[in-house]
Amino acid sequence: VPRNRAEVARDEKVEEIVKAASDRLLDGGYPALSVVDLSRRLGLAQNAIYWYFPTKDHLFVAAVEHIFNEILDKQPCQGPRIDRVLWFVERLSECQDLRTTMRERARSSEVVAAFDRHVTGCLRSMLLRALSQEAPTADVDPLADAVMALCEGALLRELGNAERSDLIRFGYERLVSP
Amino acid sequence: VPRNRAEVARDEKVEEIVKAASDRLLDGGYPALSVVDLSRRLGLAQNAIYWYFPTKDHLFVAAVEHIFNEILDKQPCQGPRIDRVLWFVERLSECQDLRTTMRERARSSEVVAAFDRHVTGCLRSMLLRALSQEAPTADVDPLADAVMALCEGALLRELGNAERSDLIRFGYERLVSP
DNA sequence: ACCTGAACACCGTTCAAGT
DNA sequence: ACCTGAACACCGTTCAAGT
Repeated sequence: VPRNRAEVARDEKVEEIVKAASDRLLDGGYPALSVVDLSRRLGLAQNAIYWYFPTKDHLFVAAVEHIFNEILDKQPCQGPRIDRVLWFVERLSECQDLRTTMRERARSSEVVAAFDRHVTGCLRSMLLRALSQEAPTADVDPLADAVMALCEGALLRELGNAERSDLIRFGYERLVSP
Repeated sequence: VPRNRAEVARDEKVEEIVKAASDRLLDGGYPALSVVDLSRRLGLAQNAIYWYFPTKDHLFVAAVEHIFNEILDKQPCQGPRIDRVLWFVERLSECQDLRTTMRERARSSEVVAAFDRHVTGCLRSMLLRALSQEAPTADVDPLADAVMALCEGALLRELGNAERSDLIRFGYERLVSP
């Protein structure tokens, strides 16, 4: 006898699934996000989720979107430009683990690939805001791309906070000097 | 009746497995590297590989090592320093797909994490050679880290060859400037 | 529209058993 | 030392069936 939840709004049920999925994702990464396991946790049959999400990667994207919403909407703080860049790197580092997973999944899943491009775009324009705020620089686009590459590359290394800041300060100062 | 291959040298059998594994890896990435599938292709029982490799990730590391051997041993070409940097980026881009997989696997597997650190070290010293060749620069270490971050970050973006070269030229020239 | 039961074709890994 | 057969505990996904 199927549970009758037809009276519950679809949005609420979707959100319940997405919330649980993002919890699992934050807890143990992609391996912890199992469609079968998640269904059991929600008290559903192991295939119930497929009514709402066509593939696991669609669910994955929804969960990551849910997690990233607060991060990507943040407005850059005030202060000198180097501080705003370091603030941006902090936002980047919050995304780092999940973006590593996204990059790998994007190779086999077009949904993830598209969402990865979208996230990258959001982060890029976040950096653009941080760079051009208060002191608009001419031709800021190539600069933004270079700083973005520097920051993303720095986050790939397993560095301490101090080492990472030093690396970014070093690179940033030279990148902006005309 | 088990196939009797006790007379064959262990090294040869290991290499046969590693060769087949790296072929699968190059063909379809990590998803194509299945222990079970690989064993069948080699005409072995599905668990035979576990005699040589304790886990799938150990096999993965051996296969990637096999693939990277030629790439990491290459000596930088002659020419102006910017060309040697772009040459280095080409070597990096040859590793790129597998390094994406390695980064994801490194999160759950210490063997992969250790090998990832090793590869990063090799690449870093490859860049160091390219940077300091013919014209040794004082204090080249922080410069190398910044250029490395720039290059690795640039490779994360899905850019055309021309765009990527432009980005790296732009960043490199400013990083080395003063 | 929503959900279940049952199945399919896979995995990585373990272990006792054989030569 | 080397390999197999058989099993374990998982996966993601599909499909017919029920309400």
